[in-house]
Amino acid sequence: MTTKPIPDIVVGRLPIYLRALQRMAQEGRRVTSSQELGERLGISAAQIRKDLSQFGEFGKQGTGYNIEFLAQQLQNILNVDRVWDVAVVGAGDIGSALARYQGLNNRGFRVAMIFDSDPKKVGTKVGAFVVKDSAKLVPEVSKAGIVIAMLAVPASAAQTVADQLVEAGVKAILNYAPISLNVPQGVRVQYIDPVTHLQRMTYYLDR
Amino acid sequence: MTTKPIPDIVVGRLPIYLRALQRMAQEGRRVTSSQELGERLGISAAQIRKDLSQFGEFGKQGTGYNIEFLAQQLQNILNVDRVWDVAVVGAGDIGSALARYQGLNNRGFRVAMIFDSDPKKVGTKVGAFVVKDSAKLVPEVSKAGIVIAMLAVPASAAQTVADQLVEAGVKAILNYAPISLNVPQGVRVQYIDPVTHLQRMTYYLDR
DNA sequence: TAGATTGTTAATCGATTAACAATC
DNA sequence: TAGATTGTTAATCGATTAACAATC
Repeated sequence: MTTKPIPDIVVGRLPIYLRALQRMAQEGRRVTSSQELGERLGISAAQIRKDLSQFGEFGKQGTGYNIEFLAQQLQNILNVDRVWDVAVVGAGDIGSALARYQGLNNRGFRVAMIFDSDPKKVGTKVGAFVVKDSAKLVPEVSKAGIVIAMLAVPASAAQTVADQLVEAGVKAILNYAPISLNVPQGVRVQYIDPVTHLQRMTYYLDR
Repeated sequence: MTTKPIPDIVVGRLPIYLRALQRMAQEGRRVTSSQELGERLGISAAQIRKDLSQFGEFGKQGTGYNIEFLAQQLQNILNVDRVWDVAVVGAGDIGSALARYQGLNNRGFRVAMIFDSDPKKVGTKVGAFVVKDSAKLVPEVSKAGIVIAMLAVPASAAQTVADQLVEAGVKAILNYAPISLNVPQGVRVQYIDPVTHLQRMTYYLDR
């Protein structure tokens, strides 16, 4: 018997739902509805119900969803009911900001180490971390059993570093370098390039 | 007569094509094909041709696409054949990294000013900029005619600042705060939240 | 010319929405 | 109970892919 896989586009919306739910919980709210959630997020109520129904039945007719319960369920589904260690590669402005970023807290992630190849940076402190030498990346990351990395090196170095991360056993890369990476099957990459986002908006701007 | 609008999902791929073309140009390449481009990007050749054909005929049968020409055309389409001034709001780690980020250069954008509400930060330097007081955001941004902003303030302040940006005439917001924003019709928002990207990947990770 | 690759059409595939019975 | 809202099905809508004539 084959279970049909969940569409990745659905998976991609779950973190958005979770984020909104956690915010609502913080606001002291106890229940919500697909309609209210949809209005906050600009997503149709039907879509939210459909998405959630892929994973189970989390609501009550007439009442809606218990916020804390649904958030808990989403954390389970997304495997963030634990804390993942993350390696940051590149200790420039972006890498340093990531190493200090408090926004990872309570959301399933923690920076565990940061690397740079520049001898002037190796050994210096960035936030709570001492910058390690990129030359040691493969052994250090494998030894720590780290499977998630944030890549914040120049585009020219990104593919080489990505190859090393893969060699070290990393399965998920969040890439801040403005370049598409080639990785083997089984390794996931997500891209963050502010410029592509900006250009997507300037298309609609006049002048 | 009504021309049917280009799907936003197509618009969203154009910056990726442009980025790859500019990289190829930098590598000294002169022509490419939908197939080669697709292999680099993990997108089907048919899709690339279909996307481009929405805007015109840019290739030659048997030969492919002239890289420099196609890049130029995409810059025109995306309105980045000019330089847009961008306002950064928030001078914490992320805002500071953005203000110093060199990756905007030659891609259609330039940071023009940075704001923060913390009196300890106002007046200090971040990269080439003196941090301005957020209290002056609306008049300063309107006066400068700035229509694009990058938002890097805490989630708790993000909606208020977004409202001010809208009031100041901003039409495109790149939001780094982990919260969904409500903005009026005609204003675009793009989101960058590393955690949502990471969670989208941990769904597929075991353990 | 022969080979390659575009631009486009039609077919397929997948995602979203509308609607409503079930039920809290 | 009456009202509200879920979970789900079927219908619609939109996006992707396959295929190929046109042509460089």
